[in-house]
Amino acid sequence: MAIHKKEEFSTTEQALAAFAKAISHPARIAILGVLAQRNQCICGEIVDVMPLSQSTVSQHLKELKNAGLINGETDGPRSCYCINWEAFEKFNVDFNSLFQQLREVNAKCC
Amino acid sequence: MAIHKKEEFSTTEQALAAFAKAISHPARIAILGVLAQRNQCICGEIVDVMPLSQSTVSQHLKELKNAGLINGETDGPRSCYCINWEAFEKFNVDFNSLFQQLREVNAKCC
DNA sequence: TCCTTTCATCGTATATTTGCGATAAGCAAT
DNA sequence: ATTGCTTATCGCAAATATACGATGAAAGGA
Repeated sequence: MAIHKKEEFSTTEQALAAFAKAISHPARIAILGVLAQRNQCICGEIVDVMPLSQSTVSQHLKELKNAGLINGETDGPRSCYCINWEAFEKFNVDFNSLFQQLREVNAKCC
Repeated sequence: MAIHKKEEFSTTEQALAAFAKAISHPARIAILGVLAQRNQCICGEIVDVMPLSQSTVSQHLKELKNAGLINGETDGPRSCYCINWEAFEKFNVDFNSLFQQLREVNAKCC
């Protein structure tokens, strides 16, 4: 394809898409579920409950952190992660402002 | 990587991830925005307001349809598409059941 | 000092996504 | 029948994503 055209869309569209991409893999959904249940936890606990290798889990954590969905700080030899709830709130607001306003107005059309 | 491990996660996690993947591209967010504004419209109208070729738009529409986010029926030489609001409602429910329950319980941790 | 534990990163292999031009398929009107 | 319009699909090229083993890095304890 040579050239990606993502930058030709609005910043809101790009931000929504970036958030969605961050949660577009079951492993990352599962990681977020674990973090939501325990409020926070270290990397090793996540690896234990996941059918993936340590390096793969670490990569998924990195992507979630890059997307701003989780916070993390390395604490000696351990790394502690937790969910960034503000980011989820922002996603909900943007998502709803795009779609929810029209939700009951529209009947099925085709 | 050789083997994908998506099937090792729960069906809810897979469904959420599949929905997120469908909206993980700005072009598809933009297409959904156009459909939400006009309630329904034909493929050509979408191509007109999009910085992408007809074949690329058609491919994005196909992915949205495969994911169940839009309905479409070909109507003579035209194709009419509209948003499947039930799918969005289901996504909202699943998404909130995963995360919203804990939203105000948790303070920032790290 | 050396070992152990914990986690991140590098390198690599494979799969999937993205994008477009070209072509086909379907229908309406001439 | 032929032409024109609209949309889907095919085939290709390039970029990204997914996954893992191996290797580093950082800190604590023997």
